[in-house]
Amino acid sequence: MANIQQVAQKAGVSVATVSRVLNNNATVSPHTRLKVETAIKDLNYEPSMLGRNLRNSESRLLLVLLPSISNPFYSEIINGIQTTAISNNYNILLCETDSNPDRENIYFNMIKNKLADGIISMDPAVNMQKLNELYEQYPVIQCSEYEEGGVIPYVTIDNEQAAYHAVKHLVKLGHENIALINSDEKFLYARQRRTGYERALQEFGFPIDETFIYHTQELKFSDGVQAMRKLLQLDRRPSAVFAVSDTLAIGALKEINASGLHVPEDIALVGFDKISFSNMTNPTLTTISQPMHEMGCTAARMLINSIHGEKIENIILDHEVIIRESTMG
Amino acid sequence: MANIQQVAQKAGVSVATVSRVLNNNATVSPHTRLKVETAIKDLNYEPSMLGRNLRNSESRLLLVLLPSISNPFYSEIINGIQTTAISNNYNILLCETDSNPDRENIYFNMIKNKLADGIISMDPAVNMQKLNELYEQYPVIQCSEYEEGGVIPYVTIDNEQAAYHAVKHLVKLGHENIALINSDEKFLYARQRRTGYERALQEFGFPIDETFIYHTQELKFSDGVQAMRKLLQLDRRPSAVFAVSDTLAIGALKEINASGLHVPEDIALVGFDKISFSNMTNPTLTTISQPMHEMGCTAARMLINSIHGEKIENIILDHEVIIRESTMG
DNA sequence: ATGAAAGCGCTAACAC
DNA sequence: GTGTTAGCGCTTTCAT
Repeated sequence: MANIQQVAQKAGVSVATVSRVLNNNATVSPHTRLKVETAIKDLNYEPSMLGRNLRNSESRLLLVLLPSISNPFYSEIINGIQTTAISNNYNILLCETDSNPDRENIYFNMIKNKLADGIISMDPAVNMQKLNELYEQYPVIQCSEYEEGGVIPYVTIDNEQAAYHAVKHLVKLGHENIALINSDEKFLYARQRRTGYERALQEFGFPIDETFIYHTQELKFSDGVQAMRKLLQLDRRPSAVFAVSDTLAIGALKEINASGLHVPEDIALVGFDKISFSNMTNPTLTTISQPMHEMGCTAARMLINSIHGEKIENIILDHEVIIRESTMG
Repeated sequence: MANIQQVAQKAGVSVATVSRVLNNNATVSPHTRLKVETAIKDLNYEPSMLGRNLRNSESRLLLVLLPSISNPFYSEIINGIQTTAISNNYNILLCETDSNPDRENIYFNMIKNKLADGIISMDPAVNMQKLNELYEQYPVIQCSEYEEGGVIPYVTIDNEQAAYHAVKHLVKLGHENIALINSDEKFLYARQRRTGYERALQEFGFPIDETFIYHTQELKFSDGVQAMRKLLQLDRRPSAVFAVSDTLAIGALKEINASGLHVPEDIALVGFDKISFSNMTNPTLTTISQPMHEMGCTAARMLINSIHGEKIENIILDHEVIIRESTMG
């Protein structure tokens, strides 16, 4: 692959002039510009990002930290990030951490190594101390997950309000015994969604029954199955279940079916996230939709602005209750 | 962030010595090494990959081209690629093309720009002419998808044999009217799986009925629903269906349920890929499993070897029939 | 409008 | 065992 030197030689100009042409610098005569452009075509020249980046000390690469790409929740967010990134001449580097601190370190180092210009973290299990440390020197945005009272700018939804709406929807349908399948409350969103659940119950004068609240370790299908199994063993069976993730809800659905009961006739079911598969189950799943694409776009925009040195404000996006078969009697 | 110069100054040595320490070059005295290491720690120094890469003209970044990350089929492959990449000190850049030629171009240019050292393509819709062109100058591997009679090395499974096994499994269960939900036969794997389907039927003396073969445009859930709807309208209804992807099979399952029929009692169902959701449906889905993780590892190993200038051979991996509820009477 | 030259951070060839 | 220095490909003053 040719370099700028060869192009300059072929065009009979200096490398500076070639660089000016490459960067659409105005101060090049049309005639010279043409000569250079011809040489570029002739040599099939592509500028080396490496040289350019070193000189400009930027890589135009954005890091996206996520626990696992196999979680469909992230797909749409990433799409949004990518759209915004590309239209601003950035590219994204997807970093699966598997919540493994070693991997996390590799990616944090890429920022320090100037191999990436900034980072969007979506990992709930991220090492916040290290992330905060990074934030002191480099652009960092949190997307969906964030630290309460922290300093790193974030974009998210109002998790408490979303859970409140989900439970209110069930109450309006006449349910009084509403169970909650929550994830580990070490996660902020889990605490917030629980608060929303409780607020809805209290508002309608229902007691909060601790036996109706089940905590899973992870958000996997099998966790949902297990949670539902426990709930079905209760003396007083819930007539409705709110699971804080669609994958958990789908596990619960499986277990309800396996026990010979039916959704929504015997038990109504609400999930969270509107993953694509939530529309493929039988019955289809009522769920809370987050504006995932918009969230991704917003996160990318915030990060790019931050790279450009602007001051960034937190952003809370709207959610929506998607009513489908699992709550339609 | 400090640079190598400052470290050298602080340690009272030359930049060359610092570089030697960084690269574990043997010819440094323990005493000097200690001084340098102390300086590195004191200054919180991290070497700039940009400088290093420019000098070595390598980026240690591998590009992975895929149509869409929301397709769960790719998740495990990517995991495999990443595992192998990281253990060889490479990182991967996930590139979603959405089968959009413009995006493809961006990533191809990254290779030419020395921003990445090689590329693994998993995109069935990739522009083969451009990929072949790239292959003339840069390391390229195809994973899962490949060009028949092409020159680019690939790792894949024997799609024909896999389809043959799927259909044979149905025949052994006593099915005679077996339908095929195939994707567009512009894709090589679709043609190969059809051949396998036909070979199995022929081997057992069943005729090939064109009305039993449905082609979908894409591999989406809705395509499966639509395909099954058509098949259910036939005068002679199939007693078993082989869909060339789990997502299609899940769509078919939904439609079968919607029509009041049951799987596997009325219609047996086999999918392809063993995506994680195939175990979450009701009933669970019999499917063909590809060794996705291994395929990813293999692809990465092939690419890295290719970058090191080795000659690469094509590799065919084994598949497996996973028998689950959708074919268990 | 264009060229010469410095320098981004690093490695490696060569000298001592 | 360690230092000096050229140079990877590019952008950007500073001259002219």
